[in-house]
Amino acid sequence: MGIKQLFSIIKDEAPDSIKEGEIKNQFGRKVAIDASMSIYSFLIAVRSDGQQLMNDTGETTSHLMGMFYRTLRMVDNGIKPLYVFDGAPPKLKSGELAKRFQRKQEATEGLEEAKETGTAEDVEKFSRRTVRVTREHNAECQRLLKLMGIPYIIAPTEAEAQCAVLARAGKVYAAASEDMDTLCFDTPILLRHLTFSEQRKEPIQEIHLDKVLDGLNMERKQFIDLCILLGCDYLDPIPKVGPSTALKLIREHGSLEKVVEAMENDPKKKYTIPDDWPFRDARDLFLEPDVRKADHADCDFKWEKPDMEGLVQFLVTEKGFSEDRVRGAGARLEKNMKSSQQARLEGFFKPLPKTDAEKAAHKRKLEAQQEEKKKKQKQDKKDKAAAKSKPRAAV
DNA sequence: CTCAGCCA
DNA sequence: TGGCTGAGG
Repeated sequence: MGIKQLFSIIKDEAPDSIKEGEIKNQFGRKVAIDASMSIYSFLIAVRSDGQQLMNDTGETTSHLMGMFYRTLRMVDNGIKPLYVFDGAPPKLKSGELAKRFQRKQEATEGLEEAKETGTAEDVEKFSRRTVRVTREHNAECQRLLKLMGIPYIIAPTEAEAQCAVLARAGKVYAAASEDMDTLCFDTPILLRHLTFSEQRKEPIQEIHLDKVLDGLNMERKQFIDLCILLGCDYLDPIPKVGPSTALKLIREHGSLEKVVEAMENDPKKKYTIPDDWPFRDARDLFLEPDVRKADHADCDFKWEKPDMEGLVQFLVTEKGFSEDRVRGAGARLEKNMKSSQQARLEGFFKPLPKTDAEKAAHKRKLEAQQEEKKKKQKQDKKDKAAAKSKPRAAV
């Protein structure tokens, strides 16, 4: 899902916008996470012999397993996660949802057939395709987070849009998502691979939107138009338009209105725009999504001590988890809670200069950093100009 | 997906 | 230590 090929475009056109690092660099930071998307991936990935994990009454526990341990691991690394749940889908998305629904039905039929005739792998493949996040999955994860002392919010519509608003307002450092769509919602920073970096040997990517726009030489609106042209969740893609064509078209014409006009007036009819292609609506969803404002009372987030007995009751008594593991995890959670509070009290994150001499030294350091930055920018510009003179996006 | 335990 | 494998529910 998400916007195909956007990452490779950004990598080519705005390499400075991507910083790679380890999870340690994120210590002390708050990050917003799309909860429903996480739950979906847990339901798919947390399995044993191709089946979701279940307690002895047959209730699925994959989502709780995934969320419990992943959250714990982030907290272990000094990260303060904030989960954002999807609300109602926006209207326009209903088309996309209907299509998914249809695929799901087809997959269900395929599953029945596979059970009759196919191999075990076929059955497994089909059962993964039918995965859906239910109201119950969401409710159970919310209950879990409450017991863990981790804050969450239910977005009016799309979680990604809400994550972006919170990041933009400084309530969190960044939105953490694998989905590049989040940039369209105006998050200043997007963190990718936040969790699977430690286990696999992949770095965390920090993508800075301002530098993305600089590198592409585009306004935010043009960037959104580019993303829509690349194929977002809301609209069908235009056949034969891939990343390089999309980029070329937006640079040449400057807006989707002009791109569409040019396509329609093209005597050779090289591109066929789908019949129902409300790109203005899609753009509006990115520009003005239905979100809770960051100064709303719902956005007053607190990271609190876990409720150990509550966790044992829920995960052990009701869901059949191992008591040793749950208590061990709960203890880690509690310990990290304390140490991060301690670090805050000691000014660990923001050591402010106190004496005049320190202030002066601090100022010099900042100036030196600025100077360094300017130099680097100059050099980068030179490099780019030398590499190729790119056509500028029309305004 | 993440953990725990094992082994080089 | 760190990479690998099986279990977790």
